[in-house]
Amino acid sequence: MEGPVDAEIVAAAARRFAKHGVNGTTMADIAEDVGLGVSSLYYYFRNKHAVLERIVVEVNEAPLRIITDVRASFADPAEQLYAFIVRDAIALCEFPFDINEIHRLAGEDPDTFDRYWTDRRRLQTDVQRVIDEGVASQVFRPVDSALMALTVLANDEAVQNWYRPPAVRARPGVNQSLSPEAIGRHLAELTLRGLLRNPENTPGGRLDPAAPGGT
Amino acid sequence: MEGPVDAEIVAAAARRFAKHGVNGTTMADIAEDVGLGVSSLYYYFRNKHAVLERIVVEVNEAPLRIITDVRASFADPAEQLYAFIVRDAIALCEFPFDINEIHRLAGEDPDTFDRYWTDRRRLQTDVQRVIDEGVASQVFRPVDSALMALTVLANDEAVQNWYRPPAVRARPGVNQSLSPEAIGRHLAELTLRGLLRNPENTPGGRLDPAAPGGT
DNA sequence: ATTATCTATAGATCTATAGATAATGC
DNA sequence: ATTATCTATAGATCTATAGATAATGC
Repeated sequence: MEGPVDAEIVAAAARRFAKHGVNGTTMADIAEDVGLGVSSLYYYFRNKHAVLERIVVEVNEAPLRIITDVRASFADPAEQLYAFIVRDAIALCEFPFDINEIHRLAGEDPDTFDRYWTDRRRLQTDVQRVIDEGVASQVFRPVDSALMALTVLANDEAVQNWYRPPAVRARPGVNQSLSPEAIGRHLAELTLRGLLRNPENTPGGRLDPAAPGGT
Repeated sequence: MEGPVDAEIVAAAARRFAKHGVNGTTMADIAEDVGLGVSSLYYYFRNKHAVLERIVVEVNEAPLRIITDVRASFADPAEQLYAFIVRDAIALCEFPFDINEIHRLAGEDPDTFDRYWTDRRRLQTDVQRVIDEGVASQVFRPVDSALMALTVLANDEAVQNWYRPPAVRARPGVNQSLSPEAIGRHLAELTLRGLLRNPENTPGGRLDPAAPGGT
């Protein structure tokens, strides 16, 4: 039931929502971006909220895929966490929408966004499990793993606050020259050093066992 | 020129803006909260944007006060940074508004929010200076101090994303029992351990040299 | 007299629908 | 015949103003 026009509408809406917020975006704005009349949007979506719902459902997909992938790819919890942080930060930098507004909207209306919170909880417990394993194997120092998981996720999302897609990035005080990967590695190194019993063991390189160093 | 009613309006608007976004808040919402008719608000503020401007100006005040204070209170960059992170995170938890939306709005309209960006740059360079001093004195490992300063500020702000004021906090997946101070100390310890040459030297306690352990 | 509030409303804007029209595929 | 788009517009909502009215302090 998902055609190419659906996807275009969702993409345009996501960009607009990120830039001007959901309530700051009109159906006319979205229609203009896709090159349709306003009423044509209602052929694909029942209303504006339905567009938002489709976006929200997709938000957790990337991080969930990443955590599953790194847990399968690496044996060492430190390498798992390092790769997760870098790749999650990169994914968030490239997100077309503002994840904090999504949080807020999903929090306003937990029933409609039920699926969002289910996914979110799974993401959190998956990250927590990595940390628990690291603590159990004495690789990480003892920490509150639930709090630590929240912190990891929140810090990844924080990167998005000052690294924005090009259109918005031309903003005072934002360093334009940094790549998402450089930022992600910086954050991952800081976190791992903060967590490891022996910070010298901070993993350096691989994000993916097959294709190292990859974007 | 600032009376008590002004302040009430700003406070009500800030709470509403945080919960529903600026565009999701009407003058009628604000008026109801302060117990006035809608048109009375226009006696105090030219328009809705003027209310927002007053809020935005105040956003950087708390962090700037904190960074200035900790730099005056401690000699050791590690202690300065530790105290800053904890106190900044606490301050942000208690912020009535969503700092990320403020960022977005200030980025949309850099001319009107000129003052915001000036303050923001000063905050960033102040934090950066603390890190530079730590690196110079070999207490911290060598890092990109500009990137590190951005990371510290962003991570403090990230705490706000999942720790929200009570009304909004009743949200799935959010641990209600954590105090802002506990969260701040967790984040500060993680950051300092990640940054120190010798993580064993992570400062533990004092947020303020006069009144230790303070909120 | 001045300060603060109210009622009433104009004007703008936005969502969503009804119903006509054009394009597409059989 | 079906799928996709358009025009036109009703109805809701929101900002901001005009101008009346009430409260306050001299």
